[in-house]
Amino acid sequence: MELTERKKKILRAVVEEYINTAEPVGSKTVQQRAALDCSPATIRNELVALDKEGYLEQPHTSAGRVPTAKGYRLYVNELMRERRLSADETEAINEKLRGGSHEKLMADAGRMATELTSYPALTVSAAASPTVKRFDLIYLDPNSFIIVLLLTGDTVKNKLVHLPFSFTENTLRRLSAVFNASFTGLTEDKITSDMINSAERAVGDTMGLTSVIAGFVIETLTSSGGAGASVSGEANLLKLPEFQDPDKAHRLINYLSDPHNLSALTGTPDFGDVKVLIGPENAALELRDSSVVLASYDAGDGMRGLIGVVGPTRMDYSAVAAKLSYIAGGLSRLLVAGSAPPAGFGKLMIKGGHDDV
Amino acid sequence: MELTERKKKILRAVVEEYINTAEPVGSKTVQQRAALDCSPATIRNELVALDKEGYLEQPHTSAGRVPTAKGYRLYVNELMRERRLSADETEAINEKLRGGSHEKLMADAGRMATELTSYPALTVSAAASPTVKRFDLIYLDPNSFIIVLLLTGDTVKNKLVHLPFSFTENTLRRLSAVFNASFTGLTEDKITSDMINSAERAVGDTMGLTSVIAGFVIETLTSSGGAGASVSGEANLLKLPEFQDPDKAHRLINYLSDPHNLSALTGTPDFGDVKVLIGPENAALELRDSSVVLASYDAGDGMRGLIGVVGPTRMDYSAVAAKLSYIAGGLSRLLVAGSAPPAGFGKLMIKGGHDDV
DNA sequence: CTTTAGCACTCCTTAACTTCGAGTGCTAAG
DNA sequence: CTTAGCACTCGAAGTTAAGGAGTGCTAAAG
Repeated sequence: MELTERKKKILRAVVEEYINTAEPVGSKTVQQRAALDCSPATIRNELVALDKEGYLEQPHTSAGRVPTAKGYRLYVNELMRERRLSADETEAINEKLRGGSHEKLMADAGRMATELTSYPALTVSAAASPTVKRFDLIYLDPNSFIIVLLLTGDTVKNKLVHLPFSFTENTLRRLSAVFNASFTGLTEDKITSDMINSAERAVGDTMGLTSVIAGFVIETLTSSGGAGASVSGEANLLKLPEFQDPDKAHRLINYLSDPHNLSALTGTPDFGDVKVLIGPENAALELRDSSVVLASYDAGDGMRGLIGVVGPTRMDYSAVAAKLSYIAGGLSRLLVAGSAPPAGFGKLMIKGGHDDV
Repeated sequence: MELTERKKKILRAVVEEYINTAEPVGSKTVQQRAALDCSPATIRNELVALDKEGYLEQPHTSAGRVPTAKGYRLYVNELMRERRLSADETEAINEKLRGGSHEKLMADAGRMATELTSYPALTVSAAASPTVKRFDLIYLDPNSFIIVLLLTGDTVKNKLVHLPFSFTENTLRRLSAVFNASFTGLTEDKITSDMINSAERAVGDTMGLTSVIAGFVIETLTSSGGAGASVSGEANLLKLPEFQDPDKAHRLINYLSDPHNLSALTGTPDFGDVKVLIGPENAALELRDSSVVLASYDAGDGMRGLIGVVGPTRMDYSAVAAKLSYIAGGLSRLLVAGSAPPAGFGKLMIKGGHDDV
């Protein structure tokens, strides 16, 4: 059943007022805020109706109204006015987001999101099963070499290997050729022991070099798969009135500090650009009385990432959504185009003294 | 002036009791705990003396005593009994700390420290101005290549570069040779524009490739220099009675979340194995009523690292010190020997299905 | 049928006051 | 120097009272 125009206005007023003050909203305040030409008594009648329909609730009899999850949901879906970013804001974002590796960009974007919303920000780089695009072994000395893997998404991974026995540069070259031939383009689950054994035979490797390298490949593919989740700005929660109880804050911060939990958020379906999960809509118990706003971005090469914030259900959804959306857009642009010349190109400067990072 | 034996016993009893309970300690409790054969009244007299000498203080008249920073200091320097780790504890640490890159080890060690002490842990990899040991360029296609730097400390850094114009594999080979010849073994501040210009001339590079590469070298050296500080387990603070005030907790967590602040701790002088900074002994205002315990480890190649925890001044210093010291020792062993065969060597296993990280 | 003024009522918040008890400092005797 | 005894202090916790914002209901007016 569709709400009347007036009820919508009232609901919007309650939500927006509550977002600002974190205090239950009374009929008189609504009247002022919504600029309706009817008396508080009339509004009270409407409030009772909204209450019955489940959009609002009272912390206790004789207190003002507070939006329920259902109320916020309606607000987000229909009532919220689109928020435009100010020039200052977009500029600040553009300023901060200037290339670098995917990891660095994610970290910068997270900090940015925290700064702009003053809520903890989380970043997750989604698990589009990566494969190795290219494979190199750099010979250092008879006992050590570096493995360099170029993955889809243009991520480069490396590892320095020391071994207790020696080998020749030539062996490495052969290994490199074999791996490039047979291990590129495969997701982790496609790599079998048979393949490794036959590679071993092909090189004539009797020392187990092949398995060391294959081990690193597998480790890298699995870890870059589910990986890349982090949070920043958790401390901001403590300033919010809803987290004055240290125990409550502790539970949430603790939950957020486990990357495993963050990755789980990737699972939630993605409708369009920005996704809003309000209170009990969250699967995780720890998030049940908080809200999560997520924006996804394209990281190129079929990879997706997520940037979002966690805050109280009382959250300025439209502002947060706008900011995250803009940041996500920026990330997509930087990562998917990718071919922007690296910073410092052509205008290299050498710093005189030593200065801070 | 040296304290009498009895006063020392009493001070120790007060400190240890306060560490356990976080409540001011009264004369009666001391009597029981220190197993002294004198009456509470006698102990009261002694407490007054210790109070006058600045080792103890009262939150208010007619409350028990609480150690001052001076009291803790004496306790740590002279009164504390050495704490041995249990077999379970050493085993847990050995279990968790098993190779990997320096970064991964640091992260593991930090998590370990948090887990064992239930205080936030911090890790700092100290800034022994790194240099490039070796230099490689991997040609991918006419517009892109990978830079691979092997730094002192056996850290490997890389970057994928896309350029808007093309170059040949041969050019890269020449560049690589020039950089290996002239940029290895130099700290960041030794690299001048002149050097870059002459390198450019030596290769006959007219496209600015040289400066792109030099830019990455400089960026890497500066960032690996001051870098590598992180915290884990901040949320644990919230469980402590001294951080029930969200504001207080917020200030500290916020302070810790800036890596810059952590790096500053490296500056403090290092006496021996473990370093204890009690309350006001800390330079930073935000740490003035907390304590920091730091253990340093040798990361090989002249690099040092720090692992530590932050907690209330009321902290079980001997247990914390023992744990950190053991972890630091483990890190040194793993990093300085370095040549342990990589995990999975010889006994490579392929996992059947897909499982979580 | 909707709107509105009036009014009794609910229930949270705050502050002031009480009680309770752990712990003290002091005194005087052992 | 030690110790028992005792009055005193002061925070913690509980109780009560006042204040006030906001409600729901009723009844009259539009």
